[in-house]
Amino acid sequence: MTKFYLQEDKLYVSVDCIILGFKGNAINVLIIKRKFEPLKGERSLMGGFVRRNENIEDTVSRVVYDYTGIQNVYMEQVGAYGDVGRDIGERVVSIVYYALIDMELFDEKLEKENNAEWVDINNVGQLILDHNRFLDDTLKLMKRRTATRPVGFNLLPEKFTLPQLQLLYEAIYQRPLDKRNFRKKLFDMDILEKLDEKDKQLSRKGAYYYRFNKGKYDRLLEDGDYFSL
Amino acid sequence: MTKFYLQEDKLYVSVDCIILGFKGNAINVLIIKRKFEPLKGERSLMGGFVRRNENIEDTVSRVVYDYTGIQNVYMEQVGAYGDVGRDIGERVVSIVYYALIDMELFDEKLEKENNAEWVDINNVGQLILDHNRFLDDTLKLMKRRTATRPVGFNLLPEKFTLPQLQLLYEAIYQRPLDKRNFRKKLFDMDILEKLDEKDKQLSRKGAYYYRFNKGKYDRLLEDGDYFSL
DNA sequence: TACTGCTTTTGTCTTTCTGACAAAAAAATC
DNA sequence: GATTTTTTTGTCAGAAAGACAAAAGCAGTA
Repeated sequence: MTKFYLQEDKLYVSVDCIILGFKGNAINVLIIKRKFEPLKGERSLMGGFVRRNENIEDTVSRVVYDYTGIQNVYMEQVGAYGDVGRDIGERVVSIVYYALIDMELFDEKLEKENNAEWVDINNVGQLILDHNRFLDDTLKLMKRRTATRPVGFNLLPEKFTLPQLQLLYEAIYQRPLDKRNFRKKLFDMDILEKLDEKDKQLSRKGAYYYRFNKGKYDRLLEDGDYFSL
Repeated sequence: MTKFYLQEDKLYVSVDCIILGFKGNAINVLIIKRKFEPLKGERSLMGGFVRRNENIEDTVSRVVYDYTGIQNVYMEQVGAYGDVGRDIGERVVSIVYYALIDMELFDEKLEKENNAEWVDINNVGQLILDHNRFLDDTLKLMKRRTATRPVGFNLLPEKFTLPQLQLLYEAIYQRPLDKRNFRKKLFDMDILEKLDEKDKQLSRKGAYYYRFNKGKYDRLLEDGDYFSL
Protein backbone atom coordinates (compact mmCIF):
# COMPACT_ATOMS: atom_id res chain seq x y z
CA MET A 1 0.00 0.00 0.00
CA THR A 2 1.47 3.29 -1.07
CA LYS A 3 1.61 6.24 1.25
CA PHE A 4 1.57 9.25 -1.07
CA TYR A 5 -1.20 11.13 0.60
CA LEU A 6 -0.36 10.62 4.25
CA GLN A 7 -0.36 14.28 5.15
CA GLU A 8 -3.85 14.91 3.77
CA ASP A 9 -7.11 14.93 5.73
CA LYS A 10 -9.60 12.12 5.61
CA LEU A 11 -13.33 12.67 5.89
CA TYR A 12 -16.43 10.63 6.57
CA VAL A 13 -18.24 9.87 3.36
CA SER A 14 -21.87 8.81 3.44
CA VAL A 15 -24.63 8.25 0.96
CA ASP A 16 -28.19 9.46 1.34
CA CYS A 17 -30.85 7.72 -0.69
CA ILE A 18 -34.06 9.12 -2.01
CA ILE A 19 -36.19 6.11 -2.73
CA LEU A 20 -39.11 6.92 -5.00
CA GLY A 21 -42.14 4.85 -5.86
CA PHE A 22 -45.43 5.40 -7.67
CA LYS A 23 -48.61 4.70 -5.76
CA GLY A 24 -52.12 5.74 -6.65
CA ASN A 25 -51.73 9.01 -8.48
CA ALA A 26 -48.62 10.28 -6.79
CA ILE A 27 -44.92 9.81 -6.55
CA ASN A 28 -44.00 8.79 -3.03
CA VAL A 29 -40.76 8.96 -1.18
CA LEU A 30 -39.71 6.69 1.63
CA ILE A 31 -38.69 8.44 4.81
CA ILE A 32 -37.87 7.18 8.27
CA LYS A 33 -37.83 8.31 11.80
CA ARG A 34 -34.24 7.95 12.88
CA LYS A 35 -33.56 5.17 15.34
CA PHE A 36 -30.18 6.44 16.54
CA GLU A 37 -28.40 9.54 17.66
CA PRO A 38 -27.86 12.20 16.62
CA LEU A 39 -31.36 13.52 15.89
CA LYS A 40 -33.05 10.31 17.01
CA GLY A 41 -36.75 10.31 16.22
CA GLU A 42 -36.53 13.02 13.56
CA ARG A 43 -37.70 12.54 10.00
CA SER A 44 -34.88 11.69 7.66
CA LEU A 45 -33.76 10.10 4.44
CA MET A 46 -32.05 6.73 4.51
CA GLY A 47 -28.30 6.90 4.68
CA GLY A 48 -25.21 4.89 5.30
CA PHE A 49 -21.49 5.38 5.49
CA VAL A 50 -19.27 4.38 2.62
CA ARG A 51 -16.89 1.72 3.84
CA ARG A 52 -13.23 1.62 2.94
CA ASN A 53 -13.64 -1.32 0.60
CA GLU A 54 -17.04 -0.57 -0.78
CA ASN A 55 -17.89 1.20 -4.02
CA ILE A 56 -20.25 4.09 -3.52
CA GLU A 57 -22.99 2.52 -5.59
CA ASP A 58 -22.68 -0.62 -3.51
CA THR A 59 -23.33 1.43 -0.42
CA VAL A 60 -26.45 2.75 -2.10
CA SER A 61 -27.57 -0.74 -3.07
CA ARG A 62 -27.01 -1.91 0.48
CA VAL A 63 -29.09 0.90 1.93
CA VAL A 64 -31.86 0.50 -0.64
CA TYR A 65 -31.97 -3.23 0.01
CA ASP A 66 -32.07 -2.75 3.76
CA TYR A 67 -35.10 -0.49 3.53
CA THR A 68 -37.03 -2.03 0.65
CA GLY A 69 -35.89 -5.61 0.21
CA ILE A 70 -35.28 -4.88 -3.48
CA GLN A 71 -32.09 -5.44 -5.45
CA ASN A 72 -30.84 -4.14 -8.79
CA VAL A 73 -32.78 -0.93 -8.71
CA TYR A 74 -32.37 1.94 -11.12
CA MET A 75 -30.32 4.65 -9.45
CA GLU A 76 -28.71 7.92 -10.37
CA GLN A 77 -26.35 10.19 -8.52
CA VAL A 78 -27.68 13.61 -7.64
CA GLY A 79 -24.46 15.04 -6.33
CA ALA A 80 -22.04 15.41 -3.48
CA TYR A 81 -22.81 17.74 -0.61
CA GLY A 82 -19.98 18.55 1.67
CA ASP A 83 -20.18 21.94 3.29
CA VAL A 84 -18.22 22.01 6.51
CA GLY A 85 -21.21 22.63 8.74
CA ARG A 86 -23.80 20.47 7.00
CA ASP A 87 -23.82 17.60 9.48
CA ILE A 88 -23.78 17.88 13.21
CA GLY A 89 -20.51 17.86 15.00
CA GLU A 90 -18.49 15.90 12.47
CA ARG A 91 -17.57 16.71 8.91
CA VAL A 92 -19.45 14.35 6.61
CA VAL A 93 -19.48 14.50 2.83
CA SER A 94 -22.76 13.07 1.65
CA ILE A 95 -23.27 11.68 -1.80
CA VAL A 96 -26.92 11.73 -2.74
CA TYR A 97 -28.61 9.21 -5.01
CA TYR A 98 -32.17 8.64 -5.95
CA ALA A 99 -33.58 5.23 -6.76
CA LEU A 100 -36.74 4.39 -8.66
CA ILE A 101 -38.52 1.26 -7.54
CA ASP A 102 -41.59 -0.70 -8.43
CA MET A 103 -43.66 -0.47 -5.28
CA GLU A 104 -45.24 -3.84 -5.94
CA LEU A 105 -41.89 -5.35 -5.05
CA PHE A 106 -41.59 -3.43 -1.78
CA ASP A 107 -41.36 -5.61 1.28
CA GLU A 108 -44.02 -4.15 3.55
CA LYS A 109 -42.67 -5.87 6.64
CA LEU A 110 -39.76 -3.45 6.51
CA GLU A 111 -42.06 -0.49 6.79
CA LYS A 112 -42.76 -0.93 10.49
CA GLU A 113 -39.46 -2.55 11.23
CA ASN A 114 -37.61 0.56 10.08
CA ASN A 115 -40.02 3.21 11.28
CA ALA A 116 -40.48 4.03 7.64
CA GLU A 117 -43.35 5.50 5.71
CA TRP A 118 -44.18 6.46 2.17
CA VAL A 119 -45.17 10.06 1.73
CA ASP A 120 -46.39 11.99 -1.27
CA ILE A 121 -43.48 14.03 -2.60
CA ASN A 122 -45.69 17.10 -2.46
CA ASN A 123 -46.30 16.67 1.24
CA VAL A 124 -42.99 15.79 2.75
CA GLY A 125 -42.65 17.85 5.87
CA GLN A 126 -39.43 18.97 7.43
CA LEU A 127 -36.49 16.61 7.35
CA ILE A 128 -33.25 16.72 9.26
CA LEU A 129 -30.15 18.66 8.26
CA ASP A 130 -30.07 19.52 4.56
CA HIS A 131 -32.24 16.58 3.54
CA ASN A 132 -35.00 18.82 2.20
CA ARG A 133 -32.49 20.33 -0.14
CA PHE A 134 -31.41 16.86 -1.24
CA LEU A 135 -35.01 16.06 -2.01
CA ASP A 136 -35.65 19.29 -3.90
CA ASP A 137 -32.55 18.84 -6.03
CA THR A 138 -33.48 15.22 -6.64
CA LEU A 139 -36.97 16.00 -7.81
CA LYS A 140 -35.72 18.59 -10.25
CA LEU A 141 -33.21 16.14 -11.63
CA MET A 142 -35.66 13.26 -11.75
CA LYS A 143 -38.19 15.36 -13.64
CA ARG A 144 -35.60 16.35 -16.19
CA ARG A 145 -34.51 12.75 -16.61
CA THR A 146 -37.91 11.19 -16.92
CA ALA A 147 -38.73 13.85 -19.50
CA THR A 148 -35.76 13.01 -21.70
CA ARG A 149 -34.99 9.37 -21.00
CA PRO A 150 -37.20 6.38 -20.55
CA VAL A 151 -36.44 5.90 -16.88
CA GLY A 152 -39.98 6.44 -15.66
CA PHE A 153 -40.71 2.82 -16.51
CA ASN A 154 -38.69 1.83 -13.47
CA LEU A 155 -41.52 3.14 -11.32
CA LEU A 156 -44.04 0.76 -12.88
CA PRO A 157 -44.42 -3.00 -12.85
CA GLU A 158 -43.13 -4.78 -15.90
CA LYS A 159 -46.63 -4.90 -17.33
CA PHE A 160 -48.57 -1.66 -17.20
CA THR A 161 -51.49 0.00 -18.97
CA LEU A 162 -51.48 3.24 -20.87
CA PRO A 163 -53.75 5.01 -18.37
CA GLN A 164 -51.31 3.97 -15.65
CA LEU A 165 -48.37 5.31 -17.61
CA GLN A 166 -50.15 8.55 -18.23
CA LEU A 167 -51.03 8.95 -14.55
CA LEU A 168 -47.36 8.47 -13.80
CA TYR A 169 -46.30 11.22 -16.15
CA GLU A 170 -49.02 13.49 -14.88
CA ALA A 171 -47.66 12.97 -11.40
CA ILE A 172 -44.15 13.74 -12.59
CA TYR A 173 -45.05 16.84 -14.57
CA GLN A 174 -47.73 17.86 -12.10
CA ARG A 175 -50.18 18.75 -14.81
CA PRO A 176 -52.83 16.90 -16.76
CA LEU A 177 -51.86 15.54 -20.15
CA ASP A 178 -54.03 15.03 -23.17
CA LYS A 179 -54.76 11.34 -23.74
CA ARG A 180 -54.58 11.48 -27.52
CA ASN A 181 -51.41 13.54 -27.68
CA PHE A 182 -49.78 11.39 -25.05
CA ARG A 183 -50.45 8.19 -26.96
CA LYS A 184 -49.49 9.74 -30.26
CA LYS A 185 -46.01 10.61 -29.01
CA LEU A 186 -45.66 7.28 -27.30
CA PHE A 187 -46.58 5.22 -30.35
CA ASP A 188 -44.42 7.39 -32.60
CA MET A 189 -41.43 6.31 -30.54
CA ASP A 190 -42.35 2.69 -30.99
CA ILE A 191 -40.83 1.50 -27.74
CA LEU A 192 -43.84 -0.31 -26.30
CA GLU A 193 -45.10 -3.80 -26.88
CA LYS A 194 -48.80 -4.39 -26.65
CA LEU A 195 -49.71 -7.59 -24.84
CA ASP A 196 -52.82 -9.69 -25.37
CA GLU A 197 -53.87 -9.31 -21.77
CA LYS A 198 -56.08 -6.71 -20.16
CA ASP A 199 -56.10 -5.20 -16.74
CA LYS A 200 -59.65 -5.19 -15.44
CA GLN A 201 -59.03 -3.96 -11.94
CA LEU A 202 -59.71 -0.34 -12.62
CA SER A 203 -62.36 -0.25 -15.28
CA ARG A 204 -65.18 -2.20 -16.84
CA LYS A 205 -63.72 -2.13 -20.29
CA GLY A 206 -60.27 -3.03 -19.20
CA ALA A 207 -57.03 -1.60 -20.54
CA TYR A 208 -54.43 -3.53 -22.46
CA TYR A 209 -51.15 -4.23 -20.80
CA TYR A 210 -47.98 -2.96 -22.43
CA ARG A 211 -44.34 -3.70 -21.88
CA PHE A 212 -41.32 -1.48 -22.41
CA ASN A 213 -39.01 -2.69 -25.17
CA LYS A 214 -35.48 -1.74 -24.28
CA GLY A 215 -34.03 -3.12 -27.49
CA LYS A 216 -36.13 -0.80 -29.61
CA TYR A 217 -35.28 2.13 -27.39
CA ASP A 218 -31.57 1.45 -27.65
CA ARG A 219 -31.84 1.38 -31.42
CA LEU A 220 -33.69 4.68 -31.26
CA LEU A 221 -30.82 6.16 -29.29
CA GLU A 222 -28.26 4.95 -31.80
CA ASP A 223 -30.10 6.69 -34.59
CA GLY A 224 -29.59 9.90 -32.67
CA ASP A 225 -33.21 10.18 -31.73
CA TYR A 226 -34.49 11.19 -28.37
CA PHE A 227 -37.08 10.28 -25.84
CA SER A 228 -39.59 12.96 -25.01
CA LEU A 229 -43.00 12.75 -23.37
CA MET B 1 -17.13 17.84 19.23
CA THR B 2 -19.45 14.90 19.15
CA LYS B 3 -18.27 11.37 18.57
CA PHE B 4 -21.23 9.62 16.98
CA TYR B 5 -19.48 8.15 14.01
CA LEU B 6 -16.24 6.97 15.55
CA GLN B 7 -16.51 3.42 14.30
CA GLU B 8 -16.96 4.42 10.65
CA ASP B 9 -14.25 4.62 8.00
CA LYS B 10 -12.82 7.90 6.78
CA LEU B 11 -11.67 8.41 3.20
CA TYR B 12 -9.56 10.84 1.24
CA VAL B 13 -11.76 13.28 -0.65
CA SER B 14 -10.35 15.24 -3.54
CA VAL B 15 -11.65 17.49 -6.25
CA ASP B 16 -10.66 17.34 -9.89
CA CYS B 17 -11.24 20.41 -12.00
CA ILE B 18 -11.95 20.64 -15.67
CA ILE B 19 -11.09 24.18 -16.62
CA LEU B 20 -12.58 25.18 -19.93
CA GLY B 21 -11.88 28.21 -22.08
CA PHE B 22 -12.76 29.38 -25.57
CA LYS B 23 -9.91 30.20 -27.92
CA GLY B 24 -10.03 30.67 -31.67
CA ASN B 25 -12.80 28.37 -32.83
CA ALA B 26 -12.51 25.70 -30.19
CA ILE B 27 -13.22 24.96 -26.59
CA ASN B 28 -9.97 24.22 -24.81
CA VAL B 29 -9.26 22.43 -21.60
CA LEU B 30 -6.32 23.05 -19.34
CA ILE B 31 -4.22 20.00 -18.55
CA ILE B 32 -0.93 19.56 -16.78
CA LYS B 33 1.94 17.20 -16.58
CA ARG B 34 2.00 16.08 -12.97
CA LYS B 35 4.88 17.37 -10.90
CA PHE B 36 4.63 14.83 -8.13
CA GLU B 37 4.21 11.15 -7.47
CA PRO B 38 2.32 9.04 -8.16
CA LEU B 39 2.28 9.18 -11.95
CA LYS B 40 4.70 12.08 -12.10
CA GLY B 41 5.03 13.49 -15.62
CA GLU B 42 1.77 12.04 -16.87
CA ARG B 43 -1.01 14.16 -18.34
CA SER B 44 -3.69 14.95 -15.83
CA LEU B 45 -6.46 17.25 -14.73
CA MET B 46 -5.85 19.64 -11.88
CA GLY B 47 -6.83 18.34 -8.50
CA GLY B 48 -6.54 18.96 -4.82
CA PHE B 49 -7.56 17.37 -1.57
CA VAL B 50 -10.50 18.66 0.39
CA ARG B 51 -9.28 19.83 3.76
CA ARG B 52 -11.12 19.17 6.97
CA ASN B 53 -12.25 22.76 7.36
CA GLU B 54 -12.78 23.64 3.75
CA ASN B 55 -16.01 23.57 1.76
CA ILE B 56 -15.74 21.54 -1.40
CA GLU B 57 -16.36 24.52 -3.65
CA ASP B 58 -13.64 26.39 -1.84
CA THR B 59 -11.25 23.61 -2.71
CA VAL B 60 -12.28 24.01 -6.33
CA SER B 61 -11.82 27.78 -6.21
CA ARG B 62 -8.40 27.28 -4.68
CA VAL B 63 -7.32 24.88 -7.40
CA VAL B 64 -8.72 27.02 -10.21
CA TYR B 65 -7.00 30.07 -8.81
CA ASP B 66 -3.71 28.26 -8.47
CA TYR B 67 -3.73 27.25 -12.11
CA THR B 68 -5.34 30.26 -13.76
CA GLY B 69 -4.99 33.24 -11.44
CA ILE B 70 -8.74 33.82 -11.75
CA GLN B 71 -11.27 34.10 -8.95
CA ASN B 72 -15.07 33.88 -8.84
CA VAL B 73 -15.39 31.61 -11.81
CA TYR B 74 -18.55 29.89 -12.90
CA MET B 75 -18.44 26.27 -11.77
CA GLU B 76 -20.72 23.28 -11.67
CA GLN B 77 -20.39 19.90 -10.06
CA VAL B 78 -20.23 16.96 -12.43
CA GLY B 79 -20.38 14.25 -9.83
CA ALA B 80 -18.57 12.14 -7.29
CA TYR B 81 -16.42 9.25 -8.42
CA GLY B 82 -15.40 6.84 -5.77
CA ASP B 83 -14.85 3.31 -6.97
CA VAL B 84 -12.50 1.43 -4.71
CA GLY B 85 -9.82 0.96 -7.33
CA ARG B 86 -10.02 4.28 -9.14
CA ASP B 87 -6.91 5.84 -7.66
CA ILE B 88 -3.59 4.19 -7.14
CA GLY B 89 -2.86 2.60 -3.84
CA GLU B 90 -5.16 4.64 -1.67
CA ARG B 91 -8.91 4.99 -1.72
CA VAL B 92 -9.77 8.48 -2.91
CA VAL B 93 -13.24 9.78 -3.61
CA SER B 94 -12.99 12.46 -6.26
CA ILE B 95 -15.58 15.14 -6.75
CA VAL B 96 -15.43 16.52 -10.24
CA TYR B 97 -16.25 20.09 -11.20
CA TYR B 98 -15.94 22.00 -14.39
CA ALA B 99 -15.24 25.71 -14.53
CA LEU B 100 -15.82 28.11 -17.41
CA ILE B 101 -13.34 30.94 -17.69
CA ASP B 102 -12.68 33.91 -19.90
CA MET B 103 -9.29 33.10 -21.36
CA GLU B 104 -8.42 36.78 -21.65
CA LEU B 105 -8.12 36.78 -17.87
CA PHE B 106 -5.83 33.76 -17.79
CA ASP B 107 -2.46 34.43 -16.26
CA GLU B 108 -0.07 33.08 -18.89
CA LYS B 109 2.88 33.01 -16.52
CA LEU B 110 1.20 30.11 -14.78
CA GLU B 111 1.23 28.07 -17.94
CA LYS B 112 4.92 27.25 -17.82
CA GLU B 113 5.12 27.42 -14.08
CA ASN B 114 2.62 24.59 -13.76
CA ASN B 115 3.61 22.54 -16.76
CA ALA B 116 0.18 23.33 -18.08
CA GLU B 117 -1.20 23.61 -21.57
CA TRP B 118 -4.48 24.35 -23.24
CA VAL B 119 -5.67 21.65 -25.60
CA ASP B 120 -8.65 21.47 -27.90
CA ILE B 121 -11.31 19.33 -26.23
CA ASN B 122 -11.49 17.23 -29.37
CA ASN B 123 -7.81 16.37 -29.17
CA VAL B 124 -7.10 15.60 -25.58
CA GLY B 125 -4.96 12.51 -25.53
CA GLN B 126 -4.79 9.99 -22.77
CA LEU B 127 -4.99 11.24 -19.20
CA ILE B 128 -4.18 9.45 -15.98
CA LEU B 129 -6.55 7.24 -14.04
CA ASP B 130 -10.19 7.87 -14.89
CA HIS B 131 -9.64 11.48 -15.92
CA ASN B 132 -10.73 10.81 -19.49
CA ARG B 133 -14.03 9.65 -18.14
CA PHE B 134 -14.31 12.79 -16.04
CA LEU B 135 -13.75 14.83 -19.14
CA ASP B 136 -16.27 12.92 -21.23
CA ASP B 137 -18.95 13.22 -18.58
CA THR B 138 -18.16 16.88 -18.16
CA LEU B 139 -18.45 17.68 -21.83
CA LYS B 140 -21.82 15.96 -22.06
CA LEU B 141 -23.06 17.91 -19.08
CA MET B 142 -21.60 21.19 -20.25
CA LYS B 143 -23.22 20.83 -23.65
CA ARG B 144 -26.58 20.17 -22.08
CA ARG B 145 -26.20 23.15 -19.79
CA THR B 146 -25.05 25.64 -22.36
CA ALA B 147 -27.97 24.56 -24.53
CA THR B 148 -30.55 25.27 -21.86
CA ARG B 149 -29.06 27.97 -19.67
CA PRO B 150 -27.07 31.05 -20.50
CA VAL B 151 -23.83 29.85 -19.03
CA GLY B 152 -21.87 29.94 -22.27
CA PHE B 153 -21.32 33.64 -21.71
CA ASN B 154 -18.85 32.75 -19.01
CA LEU B 155 -16.48 31.61 -21.75
CA LEU B 156 -16.45 35.02 -23.42
CA PRO B 157 -15.17 38.41 -22.35
CA GLU B 158 -17.74 40.81 -21.00
CA LYS B 159 -18.01 42.46 -24.39
CA PHE B 160 -18.33 40.16 -27.37
CA THR B 161 -19.60 40.21 -30.92
CA LEU B 162 -22.33 38.11 -32.43
CA PRO B 163 -19.96 36.26 -34.77
CA GLN B 164 -17.87 35.41 -31.71
CA LEU B 165 -20.91 34.14 -29.84
CA GLN B 166 -21.96 32.06 -32.80
CA LEU B 167 -18.51 30.55 -33.14
CA LEU B 168 -18.71 29.61 -29.49
CA TYR B 169 -21.99 27.80 -29.93
CA GLU B 170 -20.78 26.13 -33.07
CA ALA B 171 -17.84 24.84 -31.07
CA ILE B 172 -20.17 23.59 -28.35
CA TYR B 173 -22.66 21.93 -30.67
CA GLN B 174 -19.97 20.87 -33.10
CA ARG B 175 -22.02 21.85 -36.10
CA PRO B 176 -22.47 25.00 -38.13
CA LEU B 177 -25.39 27.22 -37.28
CA ASP B 178 -27.36 29.49 -39.55
CA LYS B 179 -26.53 33.15 -38.91
CA ARG B 180 -30.04 34.44 -39.40
CA ASN B 181 -31.75 31.80 -37.32
CA PHE B 182 -29.16 32.14 -34.58
CA ARG B 183 -29.69 35.87 -34.30
CA LYS B 184 -33.44 35.55 -34.53
CA LYS B 185 -33.56 33.29 -31.48
CA LEU B 186 -31.08 35.42 -29.63
CA PHE B 187 -32.95 38.68 -30.20
CA ASP B 188 -36.28 37.06 -29.38
CA MET B 189 -34.93 36.28 -25.93
CA ASP B 190 -33.96 39.90 -25.47
CA ILE B 191 -31.07 39.22 -23.13
CA LEU B 192 -28.34 41.11 -24.98
CA GLU B 193 -27.43 44.77 -24.91
CA LYS B 194 -25.98 46.28 -28.05
CA LEU B 195 -23.09 48.63 -27.39
CA ASP B 196 -22.04 51.57 -29.52
CA GLU B 197 -18.60 50.14 -30.06
CA LYS B 198 -17.31 47.88 -32.77
CA ASP B 199 -14.67 45.23 -32.84
CA LYS B 200 -12.50 45.77 -35.89
CA GLN B 201 -9.87 43.16 -35.25
CA LEU B 202 -11.40 40.47 -37.33
CA SER B 203 -13.09 42.25 -40.20
CA ARG B 204 -13.01 45.43 -42.18
CA LYS B 205 -16.63 46.22 -41.52
CA GLY B 206 -16.37 45.54 -37.83
CA ALA B 207 -18.96 43.83 -35.65
CA TYR B 208 -20.85 45.51 -32.86
CA TYR B 209 -20.06 44.54 -29.31
CA TYR B 210 -22.82 43.15 -27.16
CA ARG B 211 -23.14 42.51 -23.47
CA PHE B 212 -25.17 39.89 -21.62
CA ASN B 213 -27.94 41.35 -19.49
CA LYS B 214 -28.44 39.14 -16.48
CA GLY B 215 -31.34 41.17 -15.14
CA LYS B 216 -33.41 40.56 -18.24
CA TYR B 217 -32.51 36.90 -18.23
CA ASP B 218 -33.59 36.50 -14.62
CA ARG B 219 -36.92 38.09 -15.42
CA LEU B 220 -37.25 35.70 -18.33
CA LEU B 221 -36.72 32.78 -15.98
CA GLU B 222 -39.34 34.05 -13.55
CA ASP B 223 -41.91 34.15 -16.31
CA GLY B 224 -41.30 30.46 -16.76
CA ASP B 225 -39.52 30.90 -20.03
CA TYR B 226 -36.41 29.10 -21.04
CA PHE B 227 -33.10 29.68 -22.69
CA SER B 228 -32.45 27.76 -25.85
CA LEU B 229 -29.97 28.32 -28.67
C1' DT C 1 -12.38 58.43 -55.86
C1' DA C 2 -14.07 54.33 -57.45
C1' DC C 3 -13.38 49.60 -57.21
C1' DT C 4 -12.29 45.14 -54.86
C1' DG C 5 -12.57 41.95 -51.18
C1' DC C 6 -14.04 40.43 -46.93
C1' DT C 7 -17.33 40.28 -43.14
C1' DT C 8 -21.53 41.75 -41.01
C1' DT C 9 -26.31 42.37 -41.09
C1' DT C 10 -31.13 41.43 -42.16
C1' DG C 11 -36.45 38.80 -43.70
C1' DT C 12 -39.50 35.35 -45.87
C1' DC C 13 -41.27 31.02 -46.75
C1' DT C 14 -41.82 26.04 -45.97
C1' DT C 15 -41.86 22.30 -43.05
C1' DT C 16 -42.30 20.25 -38.67
C1' DC C 17 -43.85 19.87 -34.15
C1' DT C 18 -47.06 20.92 -30.48
C1' DG C 19 -51.45 21.51 -28.43
C1' DA C 20 -56.49 21.78 -28.47
C1' DC C 21 -60.45 19.25 -29.18
C1' DA C 22 -64.98 14.99 -29.17
C1' DA C 23 -67.08 10.78 -30.49
C1' DA C 24 -67.35 5.87 -30.62
C1' DA C 25 -66.29 1.20 -28.70
C1' DA C 26 -65.94 -2.25 -24.99
C1' DA C 27 -67.39 -4.53 -20.99
C1' DA C 28 -69.71 -4.97 -16.49
C1' DT C 29 -73.89 -3.91 -13.82
C1' DC C 30 -78.54 -3.34 -13.18
C1' DG D 1 -81.01 -4.43 -23.40
C1' DA D 2 -80.24 0.00 -21.30
C1' DT D 3 -76.91 2.35 -18.30
C1' DT D 4 -72.49 3.44 -16.65
C1' DT D 5 -67.71 3.85 -16.77
C1' DT D 6 -63.34 3.83 -18.91
C1' DT D 7 -60.62 2.99 -22.96
C1' DT D 8 -59.49 3.99 -27.55
C1' DT D 9 -58.78 6.73 -31.70
C1' DG D 10 -57.89 11.34 -35.71
C1' DT D 11 -58.07 16.16 -37.38
C1' DC D 12 -57.08 20.84 -37.50
C1' DA D 13 -54.88 25.27 -36.18
C1' DG D 14 -51.07 27.76 -34.29
C1' DA D 15 -46.22 27.90 -32.97
C1' DA D 16 -41.60 26.86 -33.56
C1' DA D 17 -37.69 25.49 -36.29
C1' DG D 18 -35.07 25.29 -40.41
C1' DA D 19 -33.75 26.44 -45.22
C1' DC D 20 -32.41 30.03 -47.98
C1' DA D 21 -29.69 35.00 -50.55
C1' DA D 22 -28.96 39.78 -51.05
C1' DA D 23 -27.37 44.16 -49.51
C1' DA D 24 -24.44 47.15 -46.65
C1' DG D 25 -20.17 48.69 -44.27
C1' DC D 26 -15.43 49.39 -44.10
C1' DA D 27 -10.46 49.21 -45.44
C1' DG D 28 -7.21 48.80 -48.77
C1' DT D 29 -5.71 49.52 -53.38
C1' DA D 30 -5.72 50.84 -58.10
